[in-house]
Amino acid sequence: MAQQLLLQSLLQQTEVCFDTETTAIDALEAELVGISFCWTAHKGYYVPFPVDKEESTALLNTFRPFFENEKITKVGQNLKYDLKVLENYGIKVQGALFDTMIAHYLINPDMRHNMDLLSETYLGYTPITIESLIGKGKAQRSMRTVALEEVKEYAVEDADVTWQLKDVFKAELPKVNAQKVYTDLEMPLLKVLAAMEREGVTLDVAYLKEYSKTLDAEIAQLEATIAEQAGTPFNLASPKQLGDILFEKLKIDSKPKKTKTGQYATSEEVLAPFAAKHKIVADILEWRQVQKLKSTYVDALPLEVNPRTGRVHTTYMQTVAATGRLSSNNPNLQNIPIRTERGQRVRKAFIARNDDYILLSADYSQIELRIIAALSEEHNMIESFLHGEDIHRATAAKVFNVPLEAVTREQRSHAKTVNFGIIYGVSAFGLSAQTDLSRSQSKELIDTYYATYPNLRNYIQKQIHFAQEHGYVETVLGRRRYLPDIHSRNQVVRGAAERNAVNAPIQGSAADIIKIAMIRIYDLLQAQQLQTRMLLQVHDELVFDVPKTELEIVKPLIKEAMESAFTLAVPLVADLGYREQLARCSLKMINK
DNA sequence: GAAGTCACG
DNA sequence: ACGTACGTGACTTCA
Repeated sequence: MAQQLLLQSLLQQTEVCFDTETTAIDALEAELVGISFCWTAHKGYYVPFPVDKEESTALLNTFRPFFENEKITKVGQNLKYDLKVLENYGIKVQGALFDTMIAHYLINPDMRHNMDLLSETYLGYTPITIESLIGKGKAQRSMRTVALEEVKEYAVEDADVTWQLKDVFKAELPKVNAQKVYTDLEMPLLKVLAAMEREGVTLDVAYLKEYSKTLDAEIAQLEATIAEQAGTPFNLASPKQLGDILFEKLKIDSKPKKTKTGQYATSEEVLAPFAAKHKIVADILEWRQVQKLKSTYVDALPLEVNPRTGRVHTTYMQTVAATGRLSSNNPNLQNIPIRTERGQRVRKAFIARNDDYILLSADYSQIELRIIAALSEEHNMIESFLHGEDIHRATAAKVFNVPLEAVTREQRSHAKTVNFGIIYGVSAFGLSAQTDLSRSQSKELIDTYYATYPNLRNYIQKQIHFAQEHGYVETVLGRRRYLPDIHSRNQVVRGAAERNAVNAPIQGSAADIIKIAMIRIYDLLQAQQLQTRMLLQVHDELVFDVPKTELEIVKPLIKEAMESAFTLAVPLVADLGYREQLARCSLKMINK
């Protein structure tokens, strides 16, 4: 009956902090051990949950009126986790959210946001650590094994600390102009991400197992020929051993580059120039590529398939990237190979949920260049976008002063490199490292580039001055990144801050825009009760699982939502694509 | 746990 | 003369 009294109190609040204690870090696997509540500083309640799932569900159901109450703001630290856990029990949290972790991310994105640190920094209080309850590393126990008295203290303290942090950050958010980004962007996005993570994506495990064998054979072949050329077998995966072979034994370079710890540098960037002359180097680079694909994707991804759902569930981190981007981990589904032939084979392992569905990918075309063109008001570049021109070709035509049709592959490639360089904060050194151009040629190219796009140079200077004056730069939605190093006397440190002053608003604005699109698309799919599901976000791309019968409804819906997410002086363009999935039986037949 | 390397946008 | 592209996460070696 105690929980009835607690529920009555909860329902009288407009704002309540809660925190779930569970048996696992993975929310989809986690079972409830308890929930703590707090709505007044220094005071809270703890509800322990039984081991039995049915009993737990019944107990949680008594709190359903609270969790599903639209009028009560739910406060928490990393709420996406708690929302996912509660959904394991059929509870869909409703109402506004206040996540202290995300609030602090907006207040200072470059800092860390774990609760213990926030508590020490903003409340001057060191909370009980989770390690003191369940230990750490291999010896870590389940929260279930901890005595009620101990869990209660720990759990209620966490809710209390979060509640107090909420008061601090609530006052701070408007001061850093983050109220809108917080309320209208990050909090709604949190629910979208929780849904995407729960959905997961189907992986063709049999196909990957088969491909693993192919790669094994390729690796064995390469290892044999490399050992022969080196005159001795060695551990190719050891940069130390590899450096000794290449630079001491074979002496392929008279002045080998060293890493900052004094080892021989053997990265692709360093070795590539020797690949044409020394077959062993080409073989090593190929071995590296195959080994990477096999160990990081082909062999690792099948282990990530959740046995319950049969799908791969990533976790999106909303508070990691200093620019406002998401990141993805466990597993990272934002760096699935694509650039090489072998990489494309890996990507083909991601498939629709069944034969009635299709994977639809929608990506923003050149969103970062469009943003810098619009923000800098660089009319020459804006015009090219308005005319729907290939921007790298258009840049090449202007920079090399030739008609659009006469642009060579090489000219376009160089223009493309400079266009990207501009976004990153280009230097002649950096450009020459990325191209076959010398440093002086690079400098000349950059000078001509700025002459072609004069407002771009002005904009870069303007951003640096803004950072110097205000100590931060901001995106189109006012998301800030603080750059204290902009005043550094160390020119290397200062240079990095200056490049951030240019890059952060570009990368961050693109992140803002795709987040708007995600929220709108999620809402539209829900409002129209469509079966299409958003699965993945890869910075400028969204991937959907679409019933074939919904394709013609969903394609224009997604395209329109992405292109109208934000209005700039240049049009936003989203390109949609999908490939027909070979039925698995026919695939086998083709292989025979 | 740091360093080196490399997958992606 | 110096050291430089922006943002991530995962795997392997090695101390």
